[in-house]
Amino acid sequence: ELGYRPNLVARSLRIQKTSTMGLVVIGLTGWFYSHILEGVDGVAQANQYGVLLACSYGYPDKEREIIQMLLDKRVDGLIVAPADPEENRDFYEELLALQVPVVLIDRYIPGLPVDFVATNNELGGYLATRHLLRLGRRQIVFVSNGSRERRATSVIGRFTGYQRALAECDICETIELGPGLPDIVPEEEYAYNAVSHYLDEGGKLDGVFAVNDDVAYGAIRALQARGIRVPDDVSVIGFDDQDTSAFFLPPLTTVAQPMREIGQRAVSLLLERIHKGRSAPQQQILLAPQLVVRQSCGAHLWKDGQASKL
Amino acid sequence: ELGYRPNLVARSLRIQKTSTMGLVVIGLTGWFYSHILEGVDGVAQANQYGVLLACSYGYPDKEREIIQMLLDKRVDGLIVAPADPEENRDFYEELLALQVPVVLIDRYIPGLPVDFVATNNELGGYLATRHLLRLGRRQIVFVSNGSRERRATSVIGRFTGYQRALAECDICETIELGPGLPDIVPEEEYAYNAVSHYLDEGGKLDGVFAVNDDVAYGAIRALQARGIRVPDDVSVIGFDDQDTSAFFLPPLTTVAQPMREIGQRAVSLLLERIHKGRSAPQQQILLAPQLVVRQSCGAHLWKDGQASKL
DNA sequence: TAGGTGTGCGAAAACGATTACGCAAATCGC
DNA sequence: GCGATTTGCGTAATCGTTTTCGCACACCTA
Repeated sequence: ELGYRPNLVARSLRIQKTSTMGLVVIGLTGWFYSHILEGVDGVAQANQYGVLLACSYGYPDKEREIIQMLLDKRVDGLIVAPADPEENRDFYEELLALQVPVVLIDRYIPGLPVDFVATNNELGGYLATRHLLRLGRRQIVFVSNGSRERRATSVIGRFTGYQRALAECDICETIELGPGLPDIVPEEEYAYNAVSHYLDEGGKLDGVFAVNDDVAYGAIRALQARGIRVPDDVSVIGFDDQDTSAFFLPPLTTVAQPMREIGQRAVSLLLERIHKGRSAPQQQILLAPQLVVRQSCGAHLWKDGQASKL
Repeated sequence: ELGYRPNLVARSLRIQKTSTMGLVVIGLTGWFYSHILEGVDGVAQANQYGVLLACSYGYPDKEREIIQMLLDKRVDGLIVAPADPEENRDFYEELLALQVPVVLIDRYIPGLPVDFVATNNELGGYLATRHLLRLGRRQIVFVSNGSRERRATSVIGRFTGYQRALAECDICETIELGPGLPDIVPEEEYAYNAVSHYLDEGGKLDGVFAVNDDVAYGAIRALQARGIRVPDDVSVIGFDDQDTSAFFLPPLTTVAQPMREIGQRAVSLLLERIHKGRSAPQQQILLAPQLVVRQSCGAHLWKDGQASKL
């Protein structure tokens, strides 16, 4: 061997394939997308694919710009977590018409015939809320993580699940904390403010369903700051199951989602779509979330079987 | 406009530039690299550069493989957090000899004449330990996050700073928790085990310098599980300043590092190197860490000025 | 041995841009 | 108005592969 290495740029030009996929996400810093990334990277590497990463920071126009750039670089396909469910709808329709292989993750665009993989958020929201309900909680509030995020189908799904569980107990009133407050990073702080504000206005509650674990942390501290005990006085449940949550005080009950698997399945799906073209039927994969019970809801204090009787 | 878009692959082939940089990191899931990523992405986007991301998962051979792949794809330059300070030394020397623009981040390879940007970890370790010392702690242990990570120059730097601070108080004995234990993810658990093990063996301590915040969480819970109060009985300080740390119980004192800036500076440096070639002098940028005092060390209990008298 | 088939290798076209070049036209100066 | 310079535009070469094609040579069979 004389150390010859083929020039993949030239090859790409010739065969019209780059062995590269574009990955566009909303943010890089959260627990969720970090793990997605690892899943994507793993399967991509295994298939000798490169991953061109770019972040939209939640801006639909930046998202379009990024995708255009990726397309100019002639990626073979795209994995994207769309910033908004509506804003770029026609843009994506064009993309599909142009036969660009695309798979959406985490968030979808209603009615768009496109491959998609995410957690079953509706089920997750239902499971979380039902857990609270079974523990006897009846005034359960939903805490989100900012008004912009609130439009995401993942958040909407969790909220819908929350509603359904409530409805099963003939509770029609839903209470949502957060809307109207200025969007703040970090999310813990946003949640802290949302809960504090609600309490200061005389709001009542005995359960909290937080849209993610970080939000749960903020909510719990806000409660505690007012002398409200968790889980004695109010139960709180999160979403995501960050590693940290097991070491939080109280250890956080939450619903885990298989993030790495989302990333992996997304790549597999994309690769399939790239090879089979438009012919294969669309696949909408919803992965099952899992309730992980720790101590922030109080279930651990119950005698065996007592909870399930409710 | 007829919707014409130039084919960047063809252009790349012609002008021998891809406007793409390779980014290889050890892991994607941690707080640290997530933020690095955002910094890199931001500046790269601003300069119309693409980012080809790949993760070495800490394996030096995978790292070489990845870099080879990126080079085959003809990236204009490389930003890499090397998995090991020695293993790939000759590999990197070859790379430099081949005039490949490279900038190392977070971890360096001793003696290698290459651009580099990271936090001043030695200073960070010194600051952290001195804080503990000023609070009157004298039996301060160092808790790391796994035997493989322990070789990283970033960790070594923190340890060296810890040593220096100790030496200033004429303490020569350093105590390190962790080595010998099986590497476990998550890090919180590893730290929990390390501290538990030490305590079970009859080890004494009144201060903990954790190599990062996650490790601090695990350490604190291990302490508390044995009835040891934080910060009353022992002070613990972390590293990184994750958003969550402010909401931990007790709120974690820690040393913050400018992660996003590391990513940003790395890209700027790389771009500079790409344009100026080998001519420009190497730059080794060390960013200043910052002590953020919360409650896990007990400094907040002191009267004003009392601490500084020590 | 002749005809057909298979193998192998070198030459050439293609991918889609950039860029250097040459020639024609237009502008300028005297 | 004429020579000289500038401008503009179309043609061709280049980047490094892949791929097709044709041709020569070897091999097999009748």
